Amino acid sequence: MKRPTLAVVAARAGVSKSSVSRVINGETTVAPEIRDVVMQAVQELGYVPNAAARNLVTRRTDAVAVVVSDPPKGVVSDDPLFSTVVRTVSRELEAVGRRVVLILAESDESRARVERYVAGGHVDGVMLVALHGADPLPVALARMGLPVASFNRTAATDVPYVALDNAGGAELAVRHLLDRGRRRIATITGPLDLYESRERLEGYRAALRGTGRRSIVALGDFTRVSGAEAMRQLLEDDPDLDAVFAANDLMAIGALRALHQAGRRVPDDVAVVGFDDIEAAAYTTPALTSVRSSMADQATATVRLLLALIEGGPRKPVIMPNELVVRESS
Amino acid sequence: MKRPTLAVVAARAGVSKSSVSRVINGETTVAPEIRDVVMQAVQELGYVPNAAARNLVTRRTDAVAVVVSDPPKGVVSDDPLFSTVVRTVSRELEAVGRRVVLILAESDESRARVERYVAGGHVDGVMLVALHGADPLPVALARMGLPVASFNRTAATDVPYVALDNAGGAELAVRHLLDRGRRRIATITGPLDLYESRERLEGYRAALRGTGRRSIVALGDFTRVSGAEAMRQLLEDDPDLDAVFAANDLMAIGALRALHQAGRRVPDDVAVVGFDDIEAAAYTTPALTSVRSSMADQATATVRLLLALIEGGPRKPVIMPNELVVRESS
DNA sequence: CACCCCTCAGGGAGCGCTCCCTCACCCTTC
DNA sequence: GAAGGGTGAGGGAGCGCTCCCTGAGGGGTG
Repeated sequence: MKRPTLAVVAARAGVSKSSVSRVINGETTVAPEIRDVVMQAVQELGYVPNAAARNLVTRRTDAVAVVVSDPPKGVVSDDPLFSTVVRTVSRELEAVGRRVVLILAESDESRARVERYVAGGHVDGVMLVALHGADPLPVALARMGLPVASFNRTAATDVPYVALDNAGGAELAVRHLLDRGRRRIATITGPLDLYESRERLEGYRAALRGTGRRSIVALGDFTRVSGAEAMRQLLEDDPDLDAVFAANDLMAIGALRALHQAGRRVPDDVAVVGFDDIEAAAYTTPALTSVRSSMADQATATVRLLLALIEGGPRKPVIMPNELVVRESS
Repeated sequence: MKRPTLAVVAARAGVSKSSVSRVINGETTVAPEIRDVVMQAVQELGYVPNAAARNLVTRRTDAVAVVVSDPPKGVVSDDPLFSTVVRTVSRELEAVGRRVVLILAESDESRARVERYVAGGHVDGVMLVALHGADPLPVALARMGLPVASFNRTAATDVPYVALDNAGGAELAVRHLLDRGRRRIATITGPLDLYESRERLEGYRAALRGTGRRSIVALGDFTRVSGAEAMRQLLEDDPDLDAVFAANDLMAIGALRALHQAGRRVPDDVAVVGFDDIEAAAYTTPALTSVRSSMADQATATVRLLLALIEGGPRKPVIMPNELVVRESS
């Protein structure tokens, strides 16, 4: 049960601890015969270096904290974003030999815990997924001196981030609806304390500007339920609308359901376009047209950014491009 | 930048390192006035214990590895299961002050890395989510002597696990279809190298047994795509079928889509029942009837099991109950 | 009043590793 | 042949913490 230590391996191999350490860490200034005899001792004893002891002296952990900061029923927590981001990040870090410590910061208490944890030197860097604009965590973490990269724009302007071209993507969607000859185009926004939501709304407005069409806005909160509700509201307020741009796919899915229940045909009566192009978008009835933003690419870019920061790289934001995926709903 | 150490705090407070350590660790054998003066020094210096140093001597890490072992396009990786499990587990462990080290083991190489990692003493225990029956990881981890709990049944019979009553749930679903007067009830199975799949198929057969109805089986692999494909196959082979029990919701969603494309009305022409009751089940058109298995409860139970094992508890499997959630599709 | 016991603070070894420094040895070079 | 330089192994301090052990002091008991 008791694991062998460096000293045991050294004794077995008949060399010094230093030499074993060199071999273990792949240093090149070791004679081949020493290397071989050490390797064999390592094999025979099933030696695995003790992580804590190594961390203690090197001050590095090869671990990265991925902090998902969001209330329990918040935006990030929703399936597609969460699992795509977490999975991609995990894969990407695994590839460079780093571990992922996943932390859900869903309350002020757990946010405080995160700060203490990070201060405790458990990790070499932090990747932050905090969609809520007013989240205090980015600012707090930025102050700690540890490398921090954010999956999206935050209120902490000194935290390097990766962001989508949200306005551009929304414009793409609305222009597409205009091209299809739609005349009364509404939008369902996300919560307006999020940059994403504001920028997507801005893009919607920009596309409509100069076309003589007025904007019709309903507020959602990025959940399916809110999408359905906003859609019902819109139909009530403006029964003649013939297109909707939802600021994310989940709300678009909710909207599709509300339209179905209201007896409107999609896309014949009302065209629907979403944003994010989550996997489920291809499986709605009818299949959903959406702005493809590739969260996976965004997540990958964030990991790269963080790794670069850990290596002492520059603190430059990254903006990701979008494209429109046209399916049956428009 | 340099963080203060125990010794610095002790010097500041004018007491010994031992006393500071006792205060930090909440031992009760400390005089109140010493406690206060230490607390104040801790506050003033912003002291946070060094994790590596503590781990080194205590041999505990307060961290748990959550290993998701599955090929990249495998079962577990799909959104609902992955995010529900990971999120629930993370919350549950957070609540008891333990950290989650998330590891995706998607290849043999990364599985080997997991073993080395666990051997390195980074974690106090391992929670395993490995749906593939032939996965070698459970066996390997079980050998290491560290507490291991599995989210589901595995080939390693000595690994304590939490499992659903799969057969019972499937029976529930099929009996419900029989009650609705359906006569030709097909099933779409999951991959048959999974216990889940085999047990659900067994339940389907058990429910049909003695009713004079024959079983109609198509193979799927728990993905949406496979569900759609299997459904098309079934319609071709047996155009008169009037009900389908899909072994999970994702395949049920795929089946709904295939039925829609084939011009069959649900539930009028064909009733559909899924398994798992994922969130998306309520948002299909028509909304999906499903066996509610509560992955969240299952995940929670697994965490509890693991924590109990770490405390030296007994290695007893846990079986979770199911219920049927009837919606529009049946 | 002497003795013992109990409580609680301090001293210091030691966890397993890395990395700096020293030193032995060999090859050049004049 | 002696001096200088370079290569690579070994010795050992020290990372920051916990925890065992010692011993001081106070209170209780016969």
